Amino acid sequence: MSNSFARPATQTRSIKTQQKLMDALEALLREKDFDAISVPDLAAEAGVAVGTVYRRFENKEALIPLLFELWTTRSALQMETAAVKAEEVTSADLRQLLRTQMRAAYSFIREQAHILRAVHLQGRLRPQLIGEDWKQLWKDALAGNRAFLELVKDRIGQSDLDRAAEMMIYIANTALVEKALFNEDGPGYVVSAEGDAFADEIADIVYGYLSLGPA
Amino acid sequence: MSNSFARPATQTRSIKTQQKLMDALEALLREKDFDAISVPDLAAEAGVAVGTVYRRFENKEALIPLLFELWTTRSALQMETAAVKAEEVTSADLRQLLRTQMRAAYSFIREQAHILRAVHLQGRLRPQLIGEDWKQLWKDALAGNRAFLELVKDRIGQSDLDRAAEMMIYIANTALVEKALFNEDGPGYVVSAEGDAFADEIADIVYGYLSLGPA
Amino acid sequence: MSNSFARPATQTRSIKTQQKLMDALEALLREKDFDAISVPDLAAEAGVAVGTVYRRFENKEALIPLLFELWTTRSALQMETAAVKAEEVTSADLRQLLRTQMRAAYSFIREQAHILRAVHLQGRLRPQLIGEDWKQLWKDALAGNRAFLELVKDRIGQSDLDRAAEMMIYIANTALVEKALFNEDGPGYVVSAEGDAFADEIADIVYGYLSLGPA
Amino acid sequence: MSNSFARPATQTRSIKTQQKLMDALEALLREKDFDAISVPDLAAEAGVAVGTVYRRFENKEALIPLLFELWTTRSALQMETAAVKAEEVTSADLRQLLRTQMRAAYSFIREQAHILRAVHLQGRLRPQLIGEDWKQLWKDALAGNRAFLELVKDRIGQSDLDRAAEMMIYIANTALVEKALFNEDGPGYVVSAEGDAFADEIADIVYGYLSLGPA
DNA sequence: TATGAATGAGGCTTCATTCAT
DNA sequence: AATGAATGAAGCCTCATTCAT
Repeated sequence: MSNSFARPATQTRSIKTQQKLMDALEALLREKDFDAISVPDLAAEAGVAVGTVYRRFENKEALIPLLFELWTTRSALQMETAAVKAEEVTSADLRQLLRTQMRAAYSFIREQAHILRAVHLQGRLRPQLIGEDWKQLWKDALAGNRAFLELVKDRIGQSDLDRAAEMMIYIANTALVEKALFNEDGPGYVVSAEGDAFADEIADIVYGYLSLGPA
Repeated sequence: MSNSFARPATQTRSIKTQQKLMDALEALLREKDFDAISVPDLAAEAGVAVGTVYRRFENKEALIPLLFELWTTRSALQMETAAVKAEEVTSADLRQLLRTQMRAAYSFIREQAHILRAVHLQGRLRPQLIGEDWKQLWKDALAGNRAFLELVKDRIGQSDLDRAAEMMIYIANTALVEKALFNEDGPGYVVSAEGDAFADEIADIVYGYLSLGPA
Repeated sequence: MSNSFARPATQTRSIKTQQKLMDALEALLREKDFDAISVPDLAAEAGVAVGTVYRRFENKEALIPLLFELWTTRSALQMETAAVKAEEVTSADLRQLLRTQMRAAYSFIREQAHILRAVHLQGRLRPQLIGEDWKQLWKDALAGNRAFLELVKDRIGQSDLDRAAEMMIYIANTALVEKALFNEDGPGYVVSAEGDAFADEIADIVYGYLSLGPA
Repeated sequence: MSNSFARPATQTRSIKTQQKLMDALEALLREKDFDAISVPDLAAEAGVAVGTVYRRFENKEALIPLLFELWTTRSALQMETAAVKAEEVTSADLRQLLRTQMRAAYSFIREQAHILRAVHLQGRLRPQLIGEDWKQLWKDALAGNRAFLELVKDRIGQSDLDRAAEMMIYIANTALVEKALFNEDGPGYVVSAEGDAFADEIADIVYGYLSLGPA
């Protein structure tokens, strides 16, 4: 379990309190950065006392693994929901299929941006806190993608499907996340396309990559 | 000028002090996050008193624009150095050319990772502090890339060169930066390729994208 | 309420702490100026931690309205205590009555000099902090004095009783306060009379003023 | 000499610098409190370097005796200017004469309020710094007033002229100064009369006091 | 002599965490 | 178990004063 710093919540009341705290945290993350949220802030938002937070969590950092868990759970659900069935893959146009997938992924990421932003930043700032759950998530994503590539291998140029699966998730994720999280006004890599058009561009990039033959 | 919060340093001694402080900051950024560096930390590393920091900089935040400037300057220099001459473009193999470029870019980013990490994080956390210099950097990069595409337009599938130039910088940057800054142990999008091999993969992705014809 | 900057103290313990802090402040004000009292000073005197001060008071300035309140409360109590009954006024010698009153007032002011000194100085230095309570105090004092003049109007020369009431409080207060607060060693308007003799002099001045006919 | 902390300024240039600093101080005192004026502030206003201030004055406190001196000098000049000649006293109406005097005094105090405010506050806060010059000023004032009373002794009720002289200066000064320095918006003893009308009221009070016979 | 950069003690304040109620 | 008052280390910053140039 990644939430090794959360105290066991056995009683019904404890579980409710823990839920209230996570809900409060999520609400506050829509407004400000994790580090800018103080424990009193959190307690107030959740409607409990400061001491109660420490009865549930060893310290403030212990919330981070739970955020990761939240993200992991929602991602897994999303992956499941968005998975295409084998028969659809066979019949569909590959480029179009990728676009549909990418739109869904982008939409999901934008909805969960507040969580992902925290996970992103804190994952970088406090790598020791994040547990290993995300590795499983990554493996699942990779496996799903690998299976997908298997279904379309005759229609693509890449021959090393493992490497291609890895690369295409990497490229799509970094591109989508950057845009969804930060590309509104901050500095960085400006791109004019927005929304579905942006997702389509990324899909095309993946499509171009898959189409590529050996060097 | 982006360093509007730095106090003017006219005397030789001031300039030396300011340099000592920036050097100290850069050294500390190799170890820890900007927010984890206290003003006493910085003063100690630079070998000056706390008050001296405040004689040079209005407050701690005033260092951030200078970090941006540092990054901007170094980037501009790198772009100039790495620019390919027109005659080389004409004669070279496009895919190979992209690989060479991407390797240079990746190498540069890895060397400057400590600065870029701070610029990245603080740019997101305090967008109001970063000035507009990066926009010029972006425009220059875009213009250079656009000129490059013009030279090779007969060899690629994309017809909207403006959009393609924008997209290829975006994708290459997000991919390279993510790997260079965070992909060592943190969570995220693992990719097995390392070093030049990784840069080559990204170059291929760009190549694939450029090769692509209309949907 | 003027203590709008004091945090609400609901629990018994909070109230005790707040009382300890106010007592400590009052004790320290007997030794030094408000601005010379640091928050650590105050905390040490009260026997609490620095952070505790900030749990009770928004910041150091928030103590000033409470000082005003203290002064206001004590003044009101004193005014009530010292008020002369109508029948006493009628029968008494006016000049003697004024002396008795002035002695009581001077004695009170000397006892509360440490508070009044802070209120005086800070009221000048930070007028925005003092609330409006003192206006009520002033109105009450004026009304009481006006009523007193009404009772003795046949025995005095002044005909505009409103103006006379205002003026006599003003003159008595500035004179008594100056002497009580500062006239021990500082520069200023030396006066040889001390204690009751001084109060009697001021009473005589008021008496002389009241006796005066039109110019 | 009261300015025992000021370094001797023998050279012409030094004297000019000292004058520039005093002028700058006076200018700044029109805007803010002495304690709110920093040495860099002062140096900037005077157009000299910080170090130069310390070449002229041992420390910041050393300015205070000079402020006293300024006040003393100007007061003495004012007293001289405003002194009434013996023949005028004899012929004039006493009440009217007092009014004229009080108007002049009040007007002077209001013009010099910025200096007097500093002298007042700092005299209270740092009594050890103020030297003894003011005592001479006081003696002169007292002597002048005593001489005046001598001239009108047949027209007043008071028999102890020494005491009366002392008291009338005290009462007039505290009343006028309080109004001139602080009575605009701060807390305190509100009085509706303004300007000359206020000065006249104070003159009347003094007149009433002088008219008074023994208790 | 003048300059202004450098110093560092000390002030105010925050907030993660502890603990008495 | 819940509460919220109390704690105190640690951060940011100011400014009177010193001292190298």
